[in-house]
Amino acid sequence: MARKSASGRIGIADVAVKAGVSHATVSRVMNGNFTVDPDIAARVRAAAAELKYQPNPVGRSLALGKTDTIGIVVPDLANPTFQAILRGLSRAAAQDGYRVLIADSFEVSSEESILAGEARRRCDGLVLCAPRMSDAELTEIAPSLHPLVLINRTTDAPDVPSLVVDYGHGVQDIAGHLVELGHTRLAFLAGPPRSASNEMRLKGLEAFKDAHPQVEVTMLEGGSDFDTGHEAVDAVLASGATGILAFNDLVAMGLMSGLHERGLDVPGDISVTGFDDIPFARYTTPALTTAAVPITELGEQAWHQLRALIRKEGNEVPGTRFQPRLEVRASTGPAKASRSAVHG
Amino acid sequence: MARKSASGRIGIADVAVKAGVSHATVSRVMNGNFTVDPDIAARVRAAAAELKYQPNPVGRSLALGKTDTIGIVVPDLANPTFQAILRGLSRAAAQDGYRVLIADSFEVSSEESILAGEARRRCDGLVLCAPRMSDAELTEIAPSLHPLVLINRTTDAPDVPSLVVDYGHGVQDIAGHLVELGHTRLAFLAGPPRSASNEMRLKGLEAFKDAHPQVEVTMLEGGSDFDTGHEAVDAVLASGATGILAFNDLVAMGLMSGLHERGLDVPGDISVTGFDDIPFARYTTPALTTAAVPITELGEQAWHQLRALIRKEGNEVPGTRFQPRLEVRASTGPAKASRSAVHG
DNA sequence: CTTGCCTGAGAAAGCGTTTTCTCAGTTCGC
DNA sequence: GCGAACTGAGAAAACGCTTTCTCAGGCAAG
Repeated sequence: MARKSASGRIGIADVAVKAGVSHATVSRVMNGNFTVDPDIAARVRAAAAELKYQPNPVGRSLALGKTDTIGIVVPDLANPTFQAILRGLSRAAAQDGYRVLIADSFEVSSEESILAGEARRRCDGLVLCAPRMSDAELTEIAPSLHPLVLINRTTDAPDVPSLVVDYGHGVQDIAGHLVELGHTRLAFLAGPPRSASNEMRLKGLEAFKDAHPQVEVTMLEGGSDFDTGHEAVDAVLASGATGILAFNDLVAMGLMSGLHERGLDVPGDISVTGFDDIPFARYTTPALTTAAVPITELGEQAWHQLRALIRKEGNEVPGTRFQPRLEVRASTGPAKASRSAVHG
Repeated sequence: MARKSASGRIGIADVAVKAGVSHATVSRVMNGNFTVDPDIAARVRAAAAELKYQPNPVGRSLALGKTDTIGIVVPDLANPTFQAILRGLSRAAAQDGYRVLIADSFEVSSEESILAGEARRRCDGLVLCAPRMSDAELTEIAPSLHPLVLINRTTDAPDVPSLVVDYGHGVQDIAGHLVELGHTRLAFLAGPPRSASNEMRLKGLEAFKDAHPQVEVTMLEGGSDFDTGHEAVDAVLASGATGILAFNDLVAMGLMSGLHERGLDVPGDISVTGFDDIPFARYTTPALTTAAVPITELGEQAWHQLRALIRKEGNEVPGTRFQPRLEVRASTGPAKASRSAVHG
């Protein structure tokens, strides 16, 4: 008959009276505390089952000081990269009985730190993806966010593990691949100017240029989505480059689409590369050569690092660096006589 | 100097002593209750600011009986459709100060109802995407999940709005489009057998067959992802159909990729259609003809319905039906002399 | 048979808020 | 000038749970 206390839902008190014991005993039984008489325990369990009693997590959280929930702040849920991180994180956390609360900042980085704070207070820990937040701001708020794990950027604040993809290395692998195919004029279709991962790519390219002085590398302004790539067609053609490194797969796909509309052949006329190896990359036409980032695994690792922090395992987890793996597909091919050569 | 109470974080008590008032007064000030003297209010606010006090949401939730959080249960976070729903939901909810907790059931439908219950207890309401759950189970758990909004399926349980995409109508639009192009032999690459949205498509196709007796429609087994489409190439070719309706865009992309590998031309040899119009659909080669589902808007609507329920607005919201819009692109074209005709 | 230890369960004190209840101090009306 | 209505803030209860504290009763040892 599920009598209900003052509030709507049935609580521990209802089970207690039904079983003829105190709240405390019910709690003990529900939590597997074995200092309770087996007969009484059975009675309590029966009562709980009959009333379909389920402990109220909010009350539990308050008493226990933990929510069994972690938060993740992402700048854009529409971005496949963050979707994949979320997926990996959620899956790994679920395995340990944790749920994930999402906070999408919709690219307005001014809100990010408030959002992060709010999310953190409701959770036991936080994963922060905030590529555009300034270092100063990050350092400032990091302590109040602990336990905190950073994605794709680092900080001086102590006890904040970082999981970063080695974009610099990846971009060099790609450039190297293009050069091996005979390309001598490359162009980099850059990402958002203040993005941390864009910085890393630029550094990698600098290193590459130093090592390959004979290769010309043009820098082009860009962004991080389809449209960016699509709109960049003119700039790309104007550069005279035959090997294009797009900021990521999305940009590369947009670019290929634009080149296709112009009647140009990829990779016959121009080779195009992406970055990330999102699930769709292998299904483009031609299939996209890219640097595969184990991004779901990164989400999973984020949970492991966070878990260590939550459990206060003093493992001094220093964070992890992920190496992209060059994934050669059909969008890159031998350079034909470079257009400038034809032209000259 | 942020003195801290017993626990680590600073709480309302710290602010109270610093401002020389009671907890109650601090609470009143923080919640904008104007029955407090302006001078005292200012003093409290100053103290709060200096201590960087932020109310503990868990305590608040317990006292208020609400969490300002909603949950969403999805069968697979890797599926672009659910990603888009999540995005729309999260964005709309955020606008009203609500966060979203995600629960991924990873396609194990046996866990779905437990997962839903757990999520619901931590939240003020729930959005449920459970295409494979049996009607019986759904009806059984629905009352305990209220406020509840259903995606792409309905239930007899009262006060449960449903947002459903009219897949039946959409599939008929697509089939009609193919017939207009001269195709007389179609094939439907079905989705997961027990999926509710697959059922709707099948019903739509039945209606279509009744209306177009001269058109032959072959049913093929399938699934819901890339690989399904890719593996279906043989079956598709064996069917002799020239117009293929894939379960969704993912399957269509897999199929196109497979056809391409076989050296077949789309749409020259075979026309292929998808469903959903995921963001990538326009960037395939050829761009995919599909039925566009306003899926992000659906997520947004889900919030509006849920909000009405949470606020107990007796609007008797009956749910909403979304009409897909035929999006003709380059993957469909005129039927060439049907292969059976050539053959005969 | 008494003392002391141990087991097990109830009473009560938190956890951090909000909100009702209560009451001291004012102000107003007559 | 005195009682009533009102204002504003503190005390305390409530939210639903966990956990410490306390204590009654059972048992073994002396």
